[in-house]
Amino acid sequence: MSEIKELAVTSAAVTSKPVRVKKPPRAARRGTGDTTLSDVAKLAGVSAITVSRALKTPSIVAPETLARIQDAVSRTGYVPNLMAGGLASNRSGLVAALMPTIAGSVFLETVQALTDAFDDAGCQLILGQSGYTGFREDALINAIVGRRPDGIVLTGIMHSPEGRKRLLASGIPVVETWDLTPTPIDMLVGFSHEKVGREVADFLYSKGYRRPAIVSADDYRAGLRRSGFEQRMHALGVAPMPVHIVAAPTSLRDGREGLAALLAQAVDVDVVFCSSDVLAHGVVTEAQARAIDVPRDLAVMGFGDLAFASYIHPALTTVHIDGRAIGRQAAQFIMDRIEGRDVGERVRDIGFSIVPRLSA
Amino acid sequence: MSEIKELAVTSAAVTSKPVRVKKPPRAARRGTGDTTLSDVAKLAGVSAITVSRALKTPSIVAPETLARIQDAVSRTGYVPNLMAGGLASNRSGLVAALMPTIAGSVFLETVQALTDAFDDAGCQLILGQSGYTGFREDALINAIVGRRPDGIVLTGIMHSPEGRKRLLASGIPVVETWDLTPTPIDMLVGFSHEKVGREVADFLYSKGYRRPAIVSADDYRAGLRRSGFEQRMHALGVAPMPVHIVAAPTSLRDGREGLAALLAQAVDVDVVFCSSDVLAHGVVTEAQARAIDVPRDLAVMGFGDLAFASYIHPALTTVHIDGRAIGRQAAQFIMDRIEGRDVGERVRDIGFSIVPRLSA
DNA sequence: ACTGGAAATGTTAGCGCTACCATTGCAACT
DNA sequence: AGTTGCAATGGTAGCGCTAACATTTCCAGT
Repeated sequence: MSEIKELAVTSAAVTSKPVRVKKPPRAARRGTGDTTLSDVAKLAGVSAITVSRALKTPSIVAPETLARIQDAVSRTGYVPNLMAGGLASNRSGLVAALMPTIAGSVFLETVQALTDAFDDAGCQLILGQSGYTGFREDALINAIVGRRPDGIVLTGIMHSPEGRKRLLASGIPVVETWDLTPTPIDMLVGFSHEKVGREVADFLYSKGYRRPAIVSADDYRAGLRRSGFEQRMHALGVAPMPVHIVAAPTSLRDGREGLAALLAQAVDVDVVFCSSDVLAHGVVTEAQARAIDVPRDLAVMGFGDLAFASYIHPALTTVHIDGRAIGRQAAQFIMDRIEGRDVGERVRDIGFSIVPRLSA
Repeated sequence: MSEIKELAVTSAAVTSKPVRVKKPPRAARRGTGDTTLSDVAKLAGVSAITVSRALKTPSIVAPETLARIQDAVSRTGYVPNLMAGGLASNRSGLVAALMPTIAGSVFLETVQALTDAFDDAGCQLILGQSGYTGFREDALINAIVGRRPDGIVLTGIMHSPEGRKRLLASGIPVVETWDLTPTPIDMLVGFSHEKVGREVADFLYSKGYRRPAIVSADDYRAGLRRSGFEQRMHALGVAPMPVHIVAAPTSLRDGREGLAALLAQAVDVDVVFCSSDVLAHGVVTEAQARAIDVPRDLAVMGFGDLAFASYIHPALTTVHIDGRAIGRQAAQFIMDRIEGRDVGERVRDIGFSIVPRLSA
């Protein structure tokens, strides 16, 4: 197509560039057309590496040189190509966050904290949603590992043995969050869901509730909370309780339908433990619509302590999880690893607290 | 970290590495230690480019060769380095989504739709949050452009002239969403916020409401809706209305406080138009806590039609925006551009619809 | 004057991949 | 036989950057 190599010769002649003739000069592969580091270098009259240093570690460049380079940068509108930089330095500046879903989730605060922390460190977050079924997970992991991120944060993800192996093999720092497993892949920030279940049982029992029911999502961690709750209640001598399971992610609607279903069974219930605040909100709403007084006729307990929990009517009694702290700690773990610092204890139990408000 | 991983590679390398001695052999720069394309190529007995083709365009590789390569890939656990690929092909496979904040936002559905659409196309989403003040925006844009994404989706972002210029100069396809501006940077999917305001005014007026009030976030688009609403109400002969402004992003709490503030002014109000469903939910909640019947004593109108809107009590009358459709169209725009297809009309008005339910 | 060394800058050689062309072999045509 | 066309594969040269050394300059210390 471009056999017009005369043009090249002409332009070369004009500029008197010593043309190295070794072979038929094949059409040069044209780049993006963007300004590059060496364009800036030429303009500033320095070498490429000096520009690189001026941008990464300005302190080691002479002030006068620095000024010339900065001028050249702003005149050309140069924006460094981070892919090239990442390839050369083996540091992508990318951190991946994988979660089941972003929509209406308790993980949002964690993601927010991650973004903030990494932004300050000049890293970008890349987002992956695996869905609750986890069947896209392996493909996702491959796509993520392919980017060679400097760290991976798994939030609320059940991983297949295959995925686990791949992550391990990649050598990338991994932080699992929102759970406490005995065998973390690498690092972990979370809390015990079973313990949450047990403590909620104790709390509600101590408040005099004896006829609990459960409305819960079908996800793994919710199941852990539920079984902790059931076991403790059983140990306390409470009869087996009705359970209504809904598909994750949960919605207000699920909560309403959950209570409706429970009531349709005509069971005698004095408190409902929900696997999320959203679900609890739904239960409260349905109760309200049926003129069932909360908490007098029916108490409701949530999980998550999302922003709205204390502002619905009546204010929701729930379990507080510090999602931002999880995010911050996860970011800290990864930053420490990147900088080669010792991370200390690789498993952090971030704990939780029961927040008594008005609904139970 | 795990330098012992190279055992496998080493055994292969032992065979016969012809050391090219030309100059004082400076210490070779060691790579990541990961398996590379040429490791796989060597194992499969083909050239690197053939492996590349086997992975990208398997149809042009002989079935038998393909099988050998796939075997080598799975034996080595090879995961292509997408940074290197991106650099070489000038296609990063990354798409950036910038938004004010991810937390509890109406944009979540849009982001979800984007992720889904791009996942199918083998692109990852990289997330940037500019905050509502927009003062980190320029730094963010630089960080994003530096990744050379194949596309940028701006959702609900007010951009500075400087940012606009940078985006334009980058040559990257840009889709602005959730608004309709007369001068888009490139492509646009949105709707008219002023028109929303006007139509809501007509709707409420036609239902007989004559004493409206507003609880609104201080963000730009909410302001547009509000002024459309006020102007139309004014044109209909309604007296100037009380307005309560809260900081974005809005919360249930803001809604409650908003109504409280309005009532504290002892003004006579028959309907409150809120700039978000969350705010509206707060207003409804506060009304409930004060035993003000909605809609009999006070009607409430939201915006967004989030998932919970039809399930709160009473069901919220609101303005429906198809966030997923916005995301899908934005993705389509970008994919079309990437593939070099004609995108047709670069501005799409996705419209909106008023959803009458029980609260107004 | 000479050495040592810190500060500033430069040179070279990749990072791991793909674009671009070239080459080979073989069936299908003139 | 000569040519064409196509399918399959390979060689080379970058993409834009930085790591690892190398070099130069200049000034303090002896």
